[in-house]
Amino acid sequence: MAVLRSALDSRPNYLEALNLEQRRAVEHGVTGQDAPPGRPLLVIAGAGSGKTNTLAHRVAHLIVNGADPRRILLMTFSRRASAEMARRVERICANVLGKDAAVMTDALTWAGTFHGIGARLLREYAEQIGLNPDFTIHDREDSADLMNLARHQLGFSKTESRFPTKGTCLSIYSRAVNAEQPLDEVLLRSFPWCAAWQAQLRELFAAYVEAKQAQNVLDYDDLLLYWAQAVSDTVLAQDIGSKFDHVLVDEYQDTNRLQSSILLALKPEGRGLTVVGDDAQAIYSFRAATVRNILDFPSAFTPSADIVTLDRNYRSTKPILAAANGVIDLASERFTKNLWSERDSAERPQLVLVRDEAEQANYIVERILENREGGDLLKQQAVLFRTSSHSGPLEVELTRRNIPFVKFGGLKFLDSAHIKDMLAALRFAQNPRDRVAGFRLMQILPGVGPSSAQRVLDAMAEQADPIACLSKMPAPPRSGEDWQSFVRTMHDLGAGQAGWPAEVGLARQWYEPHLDRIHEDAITRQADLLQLEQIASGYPSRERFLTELTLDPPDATSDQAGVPTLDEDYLILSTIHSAKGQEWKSVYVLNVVDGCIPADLGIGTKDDLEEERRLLYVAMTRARDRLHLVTPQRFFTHGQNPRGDRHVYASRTRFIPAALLTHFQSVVWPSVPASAAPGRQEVKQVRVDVGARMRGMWR
DNA sequence: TTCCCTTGTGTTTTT
DNA sequence: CACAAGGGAA
Repeated sequence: MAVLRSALDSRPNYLEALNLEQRRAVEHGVTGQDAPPGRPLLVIAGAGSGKTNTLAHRVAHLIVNGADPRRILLMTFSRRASAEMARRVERICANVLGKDAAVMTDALTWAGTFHGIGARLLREYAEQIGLNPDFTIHDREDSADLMNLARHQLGFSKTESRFPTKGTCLSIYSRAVNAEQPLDEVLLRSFPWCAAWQAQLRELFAAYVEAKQAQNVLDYDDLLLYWAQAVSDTVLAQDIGSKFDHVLVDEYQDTNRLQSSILLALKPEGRGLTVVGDDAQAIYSFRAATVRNILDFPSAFTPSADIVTLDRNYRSTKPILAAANGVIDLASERFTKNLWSERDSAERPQLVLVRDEAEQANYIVERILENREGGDLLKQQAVLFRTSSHSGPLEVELTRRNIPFVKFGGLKFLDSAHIKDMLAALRFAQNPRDRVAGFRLMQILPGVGPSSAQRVLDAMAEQADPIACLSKMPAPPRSGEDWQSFVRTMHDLGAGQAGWPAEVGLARQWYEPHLDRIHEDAITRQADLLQLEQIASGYPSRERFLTELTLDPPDATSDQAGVPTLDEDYLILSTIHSAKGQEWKSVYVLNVVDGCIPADLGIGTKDDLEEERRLLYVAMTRARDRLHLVTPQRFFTHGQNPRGDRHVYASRTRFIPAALLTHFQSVVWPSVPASAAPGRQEVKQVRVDVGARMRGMWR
């Protein structure tokens, strides 16, 4: 610590750039060198109020004042956010401590998501809670598949009236777990159309839980649930809690009951506890997140936690903020104050009326190119939308015009069948009791269907050494040589002879012939497999690879093969959910119409509707300088031939009623009146476009 | 038992 | 359109 002390004397005052409130948040409870952690702190941080920066400064300030970075637990909403936080902490520390900073911040080892930290702690404490530390983790699809297996086994797929689908069953189960709510209440409040199945669902969930345990797999919810169960034991709670002097949680408005109970069990007195959030940006209640966590936080302690509010917005111009405030002002319940900004601008946000989604795409492309001419990189512009599929027509247009883009949210690299097949092979090698992996793999083989796979897996489940059992099993009829090569590959992978990451190549060699047989477009898919191999080589072991890929899947897809390299310029497309915490110079929001925002599925209850309103608020507050809300008048309906004309008319979102229109500049696009501009059909009648030919001569 | 084809239904957002 | 479930041929 001597290094630190001498550095302190000559430190640049890194706190000076902060405003008074930010500074209070940073310095709260930090009384000096090696002082004990202070009282609990709640920071209410509005959009663009420098929240990330403030939290990073707080962490840096703790470290500079002698806190041991290995004993700081920093929980963020996503891995991306935690990487960004670590980067900023390091930069601040580097200013103060010079070269030694890297050593300190590399030691910030307990930074990650609740789920990621949970997985790590559970492996460490596995023996003490009767868990096999070699567990593998199911993502949502795997969990749904396992739920489906149980659903079939119990005969619920053949009921008179239709039983809820696997996905719905999993959602119900997940909500009960995460909200810490009994099943009947969950059904009544969130899934009323499934209430009649309560008894069967209970039976199904019991079977699902047993299956997970027999197979040594955990789902996402288990990472929190087991952690919460572990710390409900006072001895374990003390043990785990005492590993950390400081616990900081970002995006606290989007945590659920289970997460808050973990937090309170770790730090019952609240010493060293800091949570940061903004109730106006709560958008994850579908995942059982509850704003009560923020509201109840202060009074969970005696004396109650201190509160600091950051309401100065540094991001957006005044007109943008005025419009966003106008939207959120209409919320039925508000706890935080409106934001204010000092960034003047004459430009109001634009509310753009276009004919349909094709025109919407044209409008956006035109504005984006115009901005780029004006010096804004594509990367400084983003297109946001409620639902991943909303960007479809735009993606087509961007591809046609050769504008590179990266899309966040929606379908993932990992969701494609061939990638899941490969991962199943690796996961089955890691954990041969994982039936979802085995079931999937075996059915890849020709001549092997559900019942053969089931029979083999049943036999394997009985044995102490499942892989040895697999080798001895008679091959299912008509599977022939393919069965032998499967068994051999699994045996070799399980024995770990090839080593990591070479064994990914081994799995690929086994899989490629099947890929060619199953998929028409095997060539493009092969490129993905190579990319997966590339990704795998970045991880130290199979276990780490599987765990981290499941908890933090690469979240972007793009029009090019693979994600563009960092120095390239590309446009950002993102769901509003995935845009959380980010900002861009120009923001375009698609489909700001009733039925999209709010989604027509999201207007069931009043609470659902309020969340949709906050969603629009989050989208609007991402913009720094320019904001465009686009409203197509009509939408072509799906499920008709490409030339079909069936469409529905949409109207402006109910979240921007007439009274708020003064905050916007209303634009009709294209701007030329219909009578003066040639319509599409008239263009066809122009025989020779002389002007275009003349221009073409000089290109 | 597997596999392919038909018919009917529901359908966001993510760790 | 994408998925679940059932029918029928190999």
